[in-house]
Amino acid sequence: MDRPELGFLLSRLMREVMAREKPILDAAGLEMWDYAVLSALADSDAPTQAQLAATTGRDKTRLIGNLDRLEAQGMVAREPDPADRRNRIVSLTPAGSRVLRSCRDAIGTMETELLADLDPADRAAFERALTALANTER
Amino acid sequence: MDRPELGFLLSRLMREVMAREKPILDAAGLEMWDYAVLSALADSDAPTQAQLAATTGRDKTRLIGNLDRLEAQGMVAREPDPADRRNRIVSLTPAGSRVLRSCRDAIGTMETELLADLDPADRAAFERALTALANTER
DNA sequence: GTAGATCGTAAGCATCCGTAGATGATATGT
DNA sequence: ACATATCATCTACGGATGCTTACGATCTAC
Repeated sequence: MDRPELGFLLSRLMREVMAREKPILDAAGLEMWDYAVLSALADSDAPTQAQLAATTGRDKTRLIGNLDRLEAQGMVAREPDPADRRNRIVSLTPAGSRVLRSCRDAIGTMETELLADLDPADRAAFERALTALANTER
Repeated sequence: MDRPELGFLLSRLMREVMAREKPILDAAGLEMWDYAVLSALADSDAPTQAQLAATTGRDKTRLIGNLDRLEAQGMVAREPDPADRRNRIVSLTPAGSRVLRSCRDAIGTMETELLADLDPADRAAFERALTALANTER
């Protein structure tokens, strides 16, 4: 076999990463998408739901359910945009920030553990290359 | 932001890779799963359907439909195992091998194109690390 | 102020997924 | 011989996905 295919390798690694993330998120009462939404919320400021959907890649009609539950859990607040009252500005509550930080910490240590067996130079190159590739737009 | 999350980076790259693979597979009349099945078939010898399902990660009841279509396209043959006639041995036909090879070639050049912007050393380290990580079993 | 566009929401639809049960052919253990 | 198990197949289910349409509230253009 010449070169193992990127797609297969990625999907296998992806499955492994998600399998390791799942118990962490379960413990926090979050689903994958909830976590993605919280994370996107922490990195951008005062997005509308349409913007949130765009940055997370989540369908905007699907996003609603996630926000409903996150709001019910007190992790997120929806307020009408005073500048344009059609928009709802979604923001992290202190509780939401706390949960997000704890998940990020746990996932961070999980990831360093996963990458621990790599040669240090390879590990750095891997992260560098992956970051560059993930931002590749056709 | 400390370190971008592995899961997010992987999913973004995954989406890009799949988007670039799709037109290639469309042109060959294959779906993603068809390609995965053909590929697994080429790398292992004389598998039963149950084994095929296990190696590809495809649900065995879902696999049936893929095999039906691949068989109708003349890319795959199902024959009863003479040693245990409950089993069906799935094999690539010459036509199947031909289609697979052409897809693999096209996907190979697509991938080198995708990786072309990386520093050569980083690219090699990336492939090495990804291959190692993809074989990580918990 | 009226027409048209935008935003969040709800509801419907087609597709995919894995699971479970039943079936017929076959193999194995006693 | 008989009971049990396995394999491929089919059917039906519940769940999740994204896409489409509709609707009320609101903004913008003219």
